[in-house]
This record gives sequence, C-alpha cells and structure tokens, in this order.
Amino acid sequence: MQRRLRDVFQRLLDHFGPLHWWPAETPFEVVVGAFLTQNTAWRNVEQAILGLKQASALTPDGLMNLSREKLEECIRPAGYFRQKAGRLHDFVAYLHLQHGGELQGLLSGPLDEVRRELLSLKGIGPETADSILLYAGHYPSFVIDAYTRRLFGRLGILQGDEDYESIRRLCMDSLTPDVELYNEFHALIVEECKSFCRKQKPLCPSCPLNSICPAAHSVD
DNA sequence: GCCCAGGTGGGTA
DNA sequence: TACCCACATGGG
Repeated sequence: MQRRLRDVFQRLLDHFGPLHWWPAETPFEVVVGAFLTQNTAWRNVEQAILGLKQASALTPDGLMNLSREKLEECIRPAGYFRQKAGRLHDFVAYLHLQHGGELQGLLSGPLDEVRRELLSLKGIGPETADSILLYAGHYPSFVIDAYTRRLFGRLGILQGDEDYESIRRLCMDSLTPDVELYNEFHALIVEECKSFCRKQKPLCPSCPLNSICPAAHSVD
C-alpha cells in the first residue's frame, strides 16, 4: 500500500505540480474556512470569507466581537449559516476561555491530544479536526474527505464501506508522517477530483491516473 | 426544478 | 452500531 499511495501521489504531483495549500492567509482563516466548507462548495465559502474579511472578523477577537446577526449575514452564502455562526462563536469563546484567545495555544502539544480536544468541540468532526491540524497547526494528520473517498474508491484502494478513522489509519500507516506530503497529497486529490473525477465520467485520456485506475473513472 | 457541494450532531431502533 | 434527518446557499 505504501508503494501504491506513493505512486498515486507522484503521478498527481508530476501532473499538477505543487499546490501549496490551504487557500488562506492565516491559520485562523484556515479554521474558519474548515468550518464553513462543511458540506459546502468552496466557491460559496470564498464569498463568506470575503464578507468576514471586510467586517474585520478574521481574527479570534474580531469574530468574537461581531454580533450574531452580523456574523450570520457575513457567512450566509456558505449555507447552514445559523448553525455555523453558532459554532464559530462557540469556538472563539472556547479559545478565549481556555487558550487566552490564541489559536497557537490550542495548536500546541502532542497531535493526539490536540486532536481529541478539537473533536470534543461542537461542530468539529474528524475531517474538520484534521484540516485544522494539518493546514493551521502543521501537524502530520492526514485529511479524509469526500474527494479522498471518491478517488481512492475508484482506484480500488477502498471498498467504500470503511469508516473515517480506518481510512486515515490506512493512509498514515502507509505514508511517513510528513506535513508537506500530507498537505500536498490532499490538495492534489481535490484538484484531481475537480479536474477529472467529476467532469469526465466515462474516461479521462488526460487524467494522470488513467493508466492505474481499474475502473477508469467509469463509476460515480 | 433538481442535484450536488472539501460534514456534523442529534434522535431512534 | 446502524441508519435517518436537519441544517441552507448557490451553481450547473
């Protein structure tokens, strides 16, 4: 499996080049984006992020000082805006109370402990936790999302019924714990899916994984 | 009008 | 544990 995953990674990297994710200017913006992108297209999240930026609310203090009403207005384009507004406010309140309002206070200490702490918070499930750990905290925590499942499913690496933690374990047991590797791999998986997995259903001649894909992207 | 998008949490059997 | 459902907007 190690060689298999390495092969997939190398082919994607050769094709797309390094992507240097996450698309955000600060670690806190990564966190906000991770909440907002839950079951939501990234283009909608971008609008919400822009709204927050214009409201000077892309810092823990700025977000905490924003009224609930104004916060909901800013993030409305990202959907589930009432739920997400509540969870974002809860998060910054927790950060203030437990870590002096400093994200770096939360994102320090051993990976497993920080992950457990994140998972204990309302609105942070495994994918959001791993996105925050990897892209905001620079921890070697592999992110499993819908794209990862779709691509690995098509490549025959997954059956389709594996749960989140087992997929993450599979990846992390097969790859060296390398922040840059995990960062690029996940970014490349997203790029691959956006470029090929969806648009060219029957067959993708230009897809870098075409020759090693048993299903040849023929299934959904 | 319908389907989908970088999930999560609460409820029920 | 295993489903089912609510949560909401915007683009194809």
